[in-house]
Amino acid sequence: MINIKEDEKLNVKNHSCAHLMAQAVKHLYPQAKFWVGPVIEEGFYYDIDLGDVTLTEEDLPKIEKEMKKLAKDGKRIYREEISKEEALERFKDDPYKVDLISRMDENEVTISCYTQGDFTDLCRGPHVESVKELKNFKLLKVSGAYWKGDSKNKMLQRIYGVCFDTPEELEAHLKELEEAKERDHRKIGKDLGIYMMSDLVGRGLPMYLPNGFTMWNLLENYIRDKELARGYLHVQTPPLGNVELYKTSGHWDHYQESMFPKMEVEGEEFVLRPMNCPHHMVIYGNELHSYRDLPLRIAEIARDCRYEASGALKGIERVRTFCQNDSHIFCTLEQVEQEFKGVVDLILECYKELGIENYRFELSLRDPEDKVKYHQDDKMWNEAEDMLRQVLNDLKIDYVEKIGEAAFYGPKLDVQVKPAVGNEITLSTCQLDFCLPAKFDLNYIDDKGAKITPVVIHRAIFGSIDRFIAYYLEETKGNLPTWLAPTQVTVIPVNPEYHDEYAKEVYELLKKNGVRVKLDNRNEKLGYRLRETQTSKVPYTLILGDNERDAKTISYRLFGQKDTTTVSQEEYLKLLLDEINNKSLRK
RNA sequence: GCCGAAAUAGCUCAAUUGGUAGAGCAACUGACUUGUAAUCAGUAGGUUCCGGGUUCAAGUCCUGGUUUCGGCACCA
Repeated sequence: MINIKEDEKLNVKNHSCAHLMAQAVKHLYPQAKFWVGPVIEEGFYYDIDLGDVTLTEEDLPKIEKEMKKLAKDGKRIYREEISKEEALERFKDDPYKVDLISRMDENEVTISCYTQGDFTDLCRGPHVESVKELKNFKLLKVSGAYWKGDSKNKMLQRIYGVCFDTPEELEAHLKELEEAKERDHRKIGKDLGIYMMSDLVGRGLPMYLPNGFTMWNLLENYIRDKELARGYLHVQTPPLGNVELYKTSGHWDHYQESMFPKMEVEGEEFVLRPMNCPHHMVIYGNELHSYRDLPLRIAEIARDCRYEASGALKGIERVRTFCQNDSHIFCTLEQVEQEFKGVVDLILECYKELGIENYRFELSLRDPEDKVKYHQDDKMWNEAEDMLRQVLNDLKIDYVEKIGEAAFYGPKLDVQVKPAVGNEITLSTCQLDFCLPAKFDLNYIDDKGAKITPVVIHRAIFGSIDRFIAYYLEETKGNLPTWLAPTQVTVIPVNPEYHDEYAKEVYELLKKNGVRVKLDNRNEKLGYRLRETQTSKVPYTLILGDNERDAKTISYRLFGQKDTTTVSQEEYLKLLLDEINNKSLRK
């Protein structure tokens, strides 16, 4: 999908379109006050205060109609540069614009405004020359949005839209949006029987069905084997813990709001585990460690519970119970760089093997101004952040820096991906921690006999298995690689009456070789059974009739292809097992 | 949590200004005996999300709640 913000020409056009929309809104709702209307990746929006009026999507065509009328009228767009004083005077009726202007420094920015017909808006520009250039637009959705993005502030109304050069491009874009809905994991998850939700069980609490749990186990085994190969040690810890555990770690102070409320039993207070770090800290502290033990990589695939805000829940991407592919690496300060590199390397290895290509790295740093969240000393932060930059540069990895996004205990590297619909999500993460081990009084004995506090790296390759499944379903459009497909092969005898025996022979052969195979010998027409195996996206369909039975061969058809290939049983088995081993994505 | 919208058979969706809740697919039964994406016929399937109200009459209107969807905020 095209990134409108990064396309210079479309950027200007969309921003101009936001002004056109504002003008139309002002005509229809004279009481409207305007905040800002920036261009985003998917188009533009404008945040508006309409007083008592609340817009719904049914109002959008009305606004579009007014926009079309204004565009047809074809007013030129004029730029004016004005003083701060004059700006304040001109926009004195709009408190939001006054707020913007009063925070501008005249010596640093040129204050400008743009006028088209009867409408003037404060703006740095640039804009198209005339509103008549704005023809191929569509208003897409309306929603609430907090003023200045702060939930303590008033909620304004945000209208989203998009604008293109030609009707064809607009049409193509709208079609893409429709298609994105088709590969939403919530739809595919339902169609393929991956998971279900139930109001009776509770919102945000997914239950994995046989097909989904097949995938789940394979992914879990996959990542566990990768970890074992790199010297991780797996543990298992309980799904809840004493509140003291989280007070010790500091999580109680920082994240209490998104933890399920504590429960009291016999005078003790417990909380459902929102993360595994504190348990792993305690495991490390179970025995005395020598510097020779380090790095110590403790890993666990563990289900955690967080009280996510109801509005944040989304399929199995954002849930209230999720299974982290978690690990904590305890190491010396000198080993941090190497270990961090190792984690990034593991991420890249898995992504390459699983065919994941559309991702980007984000380096989350502290906001030095925020002394509440980041209270450790400056030196620690600066060194840690510089080290991470250094590693990323060494590995020649492109990344963007995010100020103020770091966890309270240290900077982190996240891998961001774009789901079919909605905002970017974090798939993998690697976080430095110079804080937690000291809180648990952890240490190791160095080569001179001194007690030293180790450094911890928190990391998750699959983030959560839940979220990974969501993402992978969308990436593959449910057309899973053979190694992950819940059913890998469907065997169809052309006529069950005559070919059932041979079909069973082939079925047993595959079964014996560990293939997840189904036999469809129902009394239905071949076309009917073929359609069903195709719509359920089974990678291989074997069609066995007179020819195959007599020659002891197999005719197979790959998902999504029309042609059939006939080979011997041995050849097919080899081909299939090779593909399963390779984990390759089917194209 | 906040702003808005939606909820009808297992699934996808109909139902005029308030006036007898329907269709396709799936399921079940039977017939058909099948060569590359839907064979035919029949049967069954509903507290129209839950509660309260208006009305002679509510899937439809009002009201409280639940869940889902689109955003915002949040995301260790």
